[in-house]
Amino acid sequence: MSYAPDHKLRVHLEIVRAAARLFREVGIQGTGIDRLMGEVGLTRGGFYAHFASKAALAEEALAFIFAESRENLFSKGLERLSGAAWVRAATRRYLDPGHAELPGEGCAIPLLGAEIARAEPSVRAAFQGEVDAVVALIAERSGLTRGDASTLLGLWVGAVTLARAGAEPRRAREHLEAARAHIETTFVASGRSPNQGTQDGAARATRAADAVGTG
Amino acid sequence: MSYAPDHKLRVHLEIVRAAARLFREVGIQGTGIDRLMGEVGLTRGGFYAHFASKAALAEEALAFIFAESRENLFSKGLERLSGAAWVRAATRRYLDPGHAELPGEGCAIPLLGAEIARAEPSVRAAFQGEVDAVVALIAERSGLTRGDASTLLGLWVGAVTLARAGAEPRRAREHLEAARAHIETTFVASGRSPNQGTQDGAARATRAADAVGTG
DNA sequence: TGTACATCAGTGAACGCGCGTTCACTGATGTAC
DNA sequence: TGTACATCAGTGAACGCGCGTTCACTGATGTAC
Repeated sequence: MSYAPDHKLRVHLEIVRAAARLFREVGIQGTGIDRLMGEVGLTRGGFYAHFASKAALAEEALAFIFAESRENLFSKGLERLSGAAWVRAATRRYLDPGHAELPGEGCAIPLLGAEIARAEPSVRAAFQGEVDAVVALIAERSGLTRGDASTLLGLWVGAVTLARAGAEPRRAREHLEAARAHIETTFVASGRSPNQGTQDGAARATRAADAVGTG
Repeated sequence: MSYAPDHKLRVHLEIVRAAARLFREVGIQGTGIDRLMGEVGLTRGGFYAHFASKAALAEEALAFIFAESRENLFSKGLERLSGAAWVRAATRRYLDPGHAELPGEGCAIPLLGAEIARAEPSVRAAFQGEVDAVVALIAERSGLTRGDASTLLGLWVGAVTLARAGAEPRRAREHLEAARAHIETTFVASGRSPNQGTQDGAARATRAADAVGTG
């Protein structure tokens, strides 16, 4: 079997994509190489032609998932928003019930954070780097301080974690709606930034965004 | 071997206690019956004289962990606080760096939430019940609405999840401190409750607590 | 007081299974001659 | 144009291991007689 020049690359990406979904659905520990390779129509032995180990795959899959999340949060209709208008739109997207209900496509932090905190150092380092990058991007786009950006991300992560705690969709929506309302009140609608009372970039940005309709 | 009348009960509790620690340290999936029983000085076979299955143990261990958390949040020096004074004190305790650094003794929600969301229905139901109970207790003690209580718990959970994302203690403290500052500003110090602008029980309670020193 | 027996928490070998990883091998294609 | 060979992504059996669970058994004690 000789293949098209981009064949291996395409298969490699298919494995990463399948891993990104499975890891989130059943956990990294819960995803076996056998099943993973089966999902892309191959057998277990071929895995090691693509990755040195499962941990190496985990690092690639994490990068893939975070790239997807960055797209969801900063592109796909949100690319022209900034300041509080972006905060509002990104919050609605992150706290959408569909996000909590489709773990296979969701943010890695609430789904894999705990597992990765127990994983080997290389995986943890990759994860920390991605989280730091997301906080920095949120701060940049929203005009919030790094601290407030971290709080905002934490609010998202915590609300989705609580929403997934049970089987009752109504309870889930209550958690998500409560966080959304809180963020609208403290990060979006108030005349000042919630923290310190001296950082009002977000609020200013909000008013500007509301005025022009895009941020 | 015939034993003291409370012997089996004591061993049972020892197993639950060890499981509560191990589950949080290495995950439920990551905790083997063999190792667990070894930690209490017994062998694997004896496990099934105490529990019908690992899932049954998980339910008991969850109850144990949440009981411990309720103690940490509502007793152990906080029993006489209520309203915003309690919010401030409980927040400082939950967001203490030591909490993030000692997973074996921490809150179950950030550590086991994702794993339990993938577990069997009986375990998920037990978890949801515990989370609902915590939200209700927070609302009762703080004077916040159920929604704001959920938001507060979500903030705690999210901040600790982010704090555990990396290996750098300084980063961890930044996440925790940011959330703490946000909560102090929005849930504790403001003259009104953050949400809706009509629920100001917490703020009133704060001032009362500050006046008498205990809440 | 002494003996036989019931109790039952705990033992440890064994069950079938899936794990991550290794490795000798396959076989369709592109290239060399 | 036809044949021999190199390539290499993928195969699948096998490695040692740990998993959750079962079960025939142990053996120190309390009880019955």
